[in-house]
Amino acid sequence: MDKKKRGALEAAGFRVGDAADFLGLTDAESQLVALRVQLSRAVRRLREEQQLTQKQLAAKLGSSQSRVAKIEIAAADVSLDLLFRGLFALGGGLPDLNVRVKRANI
Amino acid sequence: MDKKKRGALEAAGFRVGDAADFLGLTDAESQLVALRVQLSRAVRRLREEQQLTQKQLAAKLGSSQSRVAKIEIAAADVSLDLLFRGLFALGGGLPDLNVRVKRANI
DNA sequence: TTCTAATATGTCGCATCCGACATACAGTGA
DNA sequence: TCACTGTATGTCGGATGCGACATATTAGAA
Repeated sequence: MDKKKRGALEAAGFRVGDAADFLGLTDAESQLVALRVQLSRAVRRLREEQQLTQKQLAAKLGSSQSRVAKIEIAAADVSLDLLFRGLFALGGGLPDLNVRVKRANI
Repeated sequence: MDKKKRGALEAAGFRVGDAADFLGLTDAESQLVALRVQLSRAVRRLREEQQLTQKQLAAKLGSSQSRVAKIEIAAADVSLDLLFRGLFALGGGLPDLNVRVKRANI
């Protein structure tokens, strides 16, 4: 959202923010959520690049297809531990995260 | 360990490796351990830079002093989730990891 | 030394996360 | 249409991680 549009909305009485704002997350909480999402995307991207099915990745991980599906949507019952295990199992690392940089403006 | 020393040991019948090798960790498992250690060091470093006690950091985290102590030694019963929460609570991020680069030679 | 603050270690009961499994859904080719 | 492959969703019992608390150890100041 650019400044102009935001300004227009606020002039019309709307309060404008992002999802974290809406949910009342602290900065630290937002960072944690962002990290989870980055991880889930990296896993999906790397898996698809390597032409693996979720089932095949599950085998590498010693887990099940359904867990991999949950990893890739960053489901609530998937921990950072499991997300990172997925990343590393695909040969990924920290450089595979943070592909998309947060924009300066809303 | 330089190549010369390693060569001498191997010539004498020793097998030479690192801790991960000794423990029989896969690459992915080693990466996970390395990440945990990097996180624990980053938390301690940032906390000390900010002149906070473990108790004070615990308050920020909504946790207890003993948990913070365990974070900082990457104790086995501390998850990546808690390690990252510690990092983020101190205003840290991914750039605060990986300060020390893995050496090319053993 | 004694007192005190900071950190470390151990344990508890409860909550969350795990793999496993069943099953539903989506896409594709016969 | 049916059959098949890949992905998504929901649930289970057992394992692991959590905050809390007690207590030990360390370090420094009086």
